[in-house]
Amino acid sequence: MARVSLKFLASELGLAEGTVSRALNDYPDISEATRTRVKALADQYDYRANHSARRLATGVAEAVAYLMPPNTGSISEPFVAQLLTGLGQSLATRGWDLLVVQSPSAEQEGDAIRRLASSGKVSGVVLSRPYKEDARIKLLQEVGLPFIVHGRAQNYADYAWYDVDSETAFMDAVDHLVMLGHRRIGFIGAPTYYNFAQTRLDGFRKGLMHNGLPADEALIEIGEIGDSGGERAASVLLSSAKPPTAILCATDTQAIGALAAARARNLTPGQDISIIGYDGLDIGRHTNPPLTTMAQPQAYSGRQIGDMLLAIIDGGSPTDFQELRSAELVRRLSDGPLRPTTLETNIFHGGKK
Amino acid sequence: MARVSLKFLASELGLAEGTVSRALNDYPDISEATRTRVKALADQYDYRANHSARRLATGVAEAVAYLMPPNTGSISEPFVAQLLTGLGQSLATRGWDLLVVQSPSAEQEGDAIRRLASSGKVSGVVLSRPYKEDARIKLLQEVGLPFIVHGRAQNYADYAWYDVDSETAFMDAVDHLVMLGHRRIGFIGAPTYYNFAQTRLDGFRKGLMHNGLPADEALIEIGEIGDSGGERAASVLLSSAKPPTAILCATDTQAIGALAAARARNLTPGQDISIIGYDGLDIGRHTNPPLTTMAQPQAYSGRQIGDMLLAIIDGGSPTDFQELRSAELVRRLSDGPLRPTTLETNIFHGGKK
DNA sequence: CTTGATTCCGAAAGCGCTTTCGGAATAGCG
DNA sequence: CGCTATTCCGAAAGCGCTTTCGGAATCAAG
Repeated sequence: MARVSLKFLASELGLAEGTVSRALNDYPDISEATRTRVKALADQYDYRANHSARRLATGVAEAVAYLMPPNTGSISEPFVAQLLTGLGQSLATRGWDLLVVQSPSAEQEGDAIRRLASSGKVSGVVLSRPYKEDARIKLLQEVGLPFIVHGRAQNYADYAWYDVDSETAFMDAVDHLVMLGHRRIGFIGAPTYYNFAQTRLDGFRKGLMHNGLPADEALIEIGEIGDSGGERAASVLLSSAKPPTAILCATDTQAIGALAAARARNLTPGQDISIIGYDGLDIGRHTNPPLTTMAQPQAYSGRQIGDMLLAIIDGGSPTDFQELRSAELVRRLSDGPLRPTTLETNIFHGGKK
Repeated sequence: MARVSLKFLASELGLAEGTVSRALNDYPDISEATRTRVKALADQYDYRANHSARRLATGVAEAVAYLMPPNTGSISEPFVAQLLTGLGQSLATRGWDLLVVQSPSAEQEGDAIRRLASSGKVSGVVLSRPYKEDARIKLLQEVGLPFIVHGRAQNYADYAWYDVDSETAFMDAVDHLVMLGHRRIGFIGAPTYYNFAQTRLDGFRKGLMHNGLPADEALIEIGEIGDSGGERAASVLLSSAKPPTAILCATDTQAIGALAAARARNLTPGQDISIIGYDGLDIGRHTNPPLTTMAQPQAYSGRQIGDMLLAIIDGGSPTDFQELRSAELVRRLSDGPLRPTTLETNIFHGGKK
């Protein structure tokens, strides 16, 4: 179990260290015979090159960092484990390492990135959930560290990203709701410094416009990510003078909170009010009622993101790696046709067609 | 932004590399004057020692690995992100790195560990959710890599661990249910090669015994971790000739599935049947009905585990770091007093007191 | 002023690996 | 059989840092 060194193997084989190294790394100037001889012995001793030495000599880190979104923990980050799993699988194909780095606060993320860059610990970075204007992206570009963004910032022309087209998803969701007869559609959003929040809000607005519906700002409520944020926002919306008959939520966790807020008002989601989330969280199958949601295809996203990053590190042009997937509405039980029971709906009903 | 080296700093300062290094590392044989001079310049250039070189020279990895449980992903691993966050915070106090490693399959975890050990990439490891007989623990001990287990294996005398006393929690839960009048209490467990699954089952049995209740094996159903496993197991239990009036589940996710199974049979959890989970997942607040659960104090567990591991790496004796926390029953709405409505319950009612 | 103890720094030897370079041995060719 | 290509390997120079060792300079003490 003791760590075996190249030197040991070399002396054991009666070869020079350099020769052993080249044999192990499949250099063409090593005869097939000695190559197999070397590899056999290496296997036997379960030899594993000391990573630090190797990195030092080659200058390539053979590792990639995942920047953990700040304020992680709690219900709001179910995707992290999945993403890491996928990333790890991708990196494993080369034997690379996956580092998880976080900074104590959002303000210090720049320092964390700078440190990563100047220490040479990693050859690439993946960044999740970018802000609208994301200084981290600029910084990453400045320091020249290859990276890929999981999501997009407002400006997404000149770097690599993997994202889901939530704008279209929200437009479609509005269509869906309109088709069900809804006219007063509310929106629970996340803080719009997150670009995804802005995107979804934009999609919502476009959907309204597309259906010839007025953009009523009173129907838009921004809350924190997470269930309590959604719950609070829904409470505001539902207790307004003209409450919406349907609500689109920027995240599933907010939608779950909204469900609770509706039930607390004796409204049965899916009947008295429609509530739709976004993310496609599994847990939505077990909420009360099961949550209709726009599901993003996240099963292999980690894997995919990892592969893309690797390709960039290999010298690929970042702009060649921009992938937009689309979300899909999975209907469960939290949405339904408008019921012409309330005053407002009747008014709007009357106005229709 | 270019990476600055020791050599550069040295030449800039007119000092030897070694001197600069010692100044940076607070060696006592460097005068205060040059020390501050050196540090000032280092700051100015945002100097960061090349990690690989440093590791190579010192022989200490300054990094720790988290062994991702196999088959991660999906709803069943909400704790991973939280744990990683805590671990990261702990390691950050020293500037150490956190590696996430996984193996393609459970069988290959041994290889992964061996690789970790022989490559010298990390100075310690944290292992989650051990099996009853866990070869990984033995291996870790053999290769002499410091480690801490998040959970315990059957034998837990000679290594460090951090665990929650789920056995007692389940005993208490049985007491609780008995106090509510239940006599036919079912148990949905996880595969008992996981030690936590065995522990919880043991707790359940002891609780039964403690209350003078018979141990009816027909009331015990083992299913996969996760909601669908719980759903299936609950279906079996509920469709038996003498279904239980209350069910304890080994995990919250299973309990959530059980809730669904009950509702599918038109049973209202909390009224017609009591269902209690274990973990204290936030999401339980939003299930239908909100899930009563035994909550483990996981807020700072990652932090704590990290600190313990660090202490062991520093030379502490692993057996000095064994910490057992206790879980707490948080009542929501999925449990309730026995309702004497069904035949079975009446029988048992009659038999009581 | 000499001597021994301190203080402070330079020099140099690695850590374990990769990679370039050159040369010995072998092969190919006329 | 002599000469130029090839094939294959040894030697050595780093990669960027740490750490030991010794020595010059400074200090206190006699």
